[in-house]
Amino acid sequence: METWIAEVAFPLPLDKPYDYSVPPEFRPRLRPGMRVRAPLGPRRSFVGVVFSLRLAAPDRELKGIEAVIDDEPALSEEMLELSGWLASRYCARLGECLRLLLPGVLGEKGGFRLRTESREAPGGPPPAGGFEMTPSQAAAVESLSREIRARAFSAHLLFGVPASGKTEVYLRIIREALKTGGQALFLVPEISLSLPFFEHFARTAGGGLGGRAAGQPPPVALWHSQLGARERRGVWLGLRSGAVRVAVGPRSACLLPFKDLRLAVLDEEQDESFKQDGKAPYYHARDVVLERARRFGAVVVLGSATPSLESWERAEAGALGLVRMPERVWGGTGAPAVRIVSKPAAGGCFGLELVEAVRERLRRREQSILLVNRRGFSNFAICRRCGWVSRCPDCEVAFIHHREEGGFRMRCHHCGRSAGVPDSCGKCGRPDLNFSGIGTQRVVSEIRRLLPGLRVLRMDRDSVGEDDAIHRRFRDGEADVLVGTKLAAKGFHFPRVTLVGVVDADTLLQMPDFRAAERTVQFLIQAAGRSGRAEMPGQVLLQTSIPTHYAIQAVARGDYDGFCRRELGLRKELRYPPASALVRLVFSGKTASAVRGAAEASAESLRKAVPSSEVVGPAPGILKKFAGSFRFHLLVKAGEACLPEVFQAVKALAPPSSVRLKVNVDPYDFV
DNA sequence: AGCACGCCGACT
DNA sequence: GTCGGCGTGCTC
Repeated sequence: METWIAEVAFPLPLDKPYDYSVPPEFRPRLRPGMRVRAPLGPRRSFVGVVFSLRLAAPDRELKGIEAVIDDEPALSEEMLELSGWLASRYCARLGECLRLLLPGVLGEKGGFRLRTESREAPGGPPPAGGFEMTPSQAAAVESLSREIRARAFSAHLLFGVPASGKTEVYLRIIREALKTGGQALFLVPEISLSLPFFEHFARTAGGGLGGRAAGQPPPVALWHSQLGARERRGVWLGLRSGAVRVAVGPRSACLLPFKDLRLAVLDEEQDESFKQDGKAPYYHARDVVLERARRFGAVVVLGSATPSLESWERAEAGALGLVRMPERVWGGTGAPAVRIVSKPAAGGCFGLELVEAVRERLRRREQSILLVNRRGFSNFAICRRCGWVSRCPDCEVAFIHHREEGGFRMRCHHCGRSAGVPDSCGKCGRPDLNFSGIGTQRVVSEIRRLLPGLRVLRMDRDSVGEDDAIHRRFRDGEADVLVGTKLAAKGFHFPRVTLVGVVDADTLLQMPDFRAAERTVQFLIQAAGRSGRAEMPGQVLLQTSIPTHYAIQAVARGDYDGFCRRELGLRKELRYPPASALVRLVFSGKTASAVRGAAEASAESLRKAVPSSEVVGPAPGILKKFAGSFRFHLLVKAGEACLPEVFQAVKALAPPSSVRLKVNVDPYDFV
């Protein structure tokens, strides 16, 4: 007996949709993309989304749909396909991917109607206009606009040196995309940059557009984690209906329900916050945007002064269009001079040249930024005799030495746990502990000692909440020196800064991560970009003990392309991305032996199932223990073309149920 | 995700 | 002897 059957997926960690019978009274109005309420398990029911409808004879008794919630599909066909694509691209469960696309705030009461009134975001005055662009800006706008007008998928790397004026290019091409009548997406890194950008856009993006009442800019919506439920709903529905024309936001904004996307821009495309590594699905906004643009026939622009090696390689290979902007907009001062200087022989943070450079800025009433890669005072406590290191008992990672209100403490940078400072070795008992190594707190205390009267501010993760205030005070000249971690190097514009000193360029470089060199070069070039942005020439000093390292040399020469060529060669040799795809499997559980056993067995079956891949491990993670669980991980290196095989093999793994398995495709996080 | 069913410690 | 801990399995 044939009946109508609906495939319904739930926003739960389930890997496929389930079949339900459709009661005849629902059949006429029910369509894919609509939300329904359906029974699941013995005594519960959930809201799910209809993926398909078919007329067939069920091979068993099916439960029936209880209620239809929407009058119009809440998710477009594109969004339904996107959830399936996410699941297969990231080896994730369909339900988890669906949950990503369905904001909880959509609510169940009203149901979704296409005609829903959406509150439009406030517009602003039209742009100042008449802006003189550099020749390369003009050329970039011209060629990208041509692509946008072609109304077909294409993707481009906008490779512009720091201060080459990428923002102006973004604004103009977004305006171009809006002229075609469609929507635009502007993705920004997570760190506090989105608000000023949003204000800028609201003010300028709307000018000179047809199709709306004169002088009325198109709604530009900010998508933000701190948005209230009401605003979220408004933005979501507004994009779905087409009333909202531009969405600005961090990573998760790439999952918004566009009706007619014409342009997606990723600013600072190498920024790692575009990869979700915290919880499944572990998606990358860059991949998602490229995939969606392909379906919409939209244009993707990846902007950066220091592109990810992934994008650099694709541009090199012709898979991404390449648009270069080699000159600074403010001309005059040119790129800052980068000099490599040596670290002090023993102990201290400052070599002679760096101290003198800071003193010189103080004399000239200019400002300096000093960058350090570690917060806290000094490194971990290590025994000079036997090498014992004081570790967090929960995470088994080294404690970091901090100065706090009541004196010195040891702190775990993973879980925040603190402990007293040991006065002797925990293994051999000798009172011969070494606290060398450099943290932001120590740099502050040392520069104050070296240059009495110097006004110093510090910005790192221990100063969260005060970031804006610190930023404002430094800009207003309340301090001569800003000491900070890379948080302090992020995209800010301080006109009076003419010196950026990197106190220890080596620490990032020596991280046990295949991206360490790439990150270091990106960070140093970013940092250099902070110096001399206005009319005063800037200088960058890098303190290092390995001045001949290719990454340091590339920064000194300002040769990012040279660095990428060399780095890509190394990645090919070692089969790391982008030369190979990487899949990380993390096994965790309460019994160390069971976890290790599962990881070992899995490694073996993966090696057998996909012989062309390379399986590294099992190895204990950097966090051997976390929240009471033991952890082991495996890395699978495989050709991009072999990923389906790898995923199939991964899904066939059957670790004991006491062992949990997480699968992260293209991971950035190896903790 | 949640909820039911399953086997081991401290209670009337 | 049982009440209940949460580890494990299942949801069309």
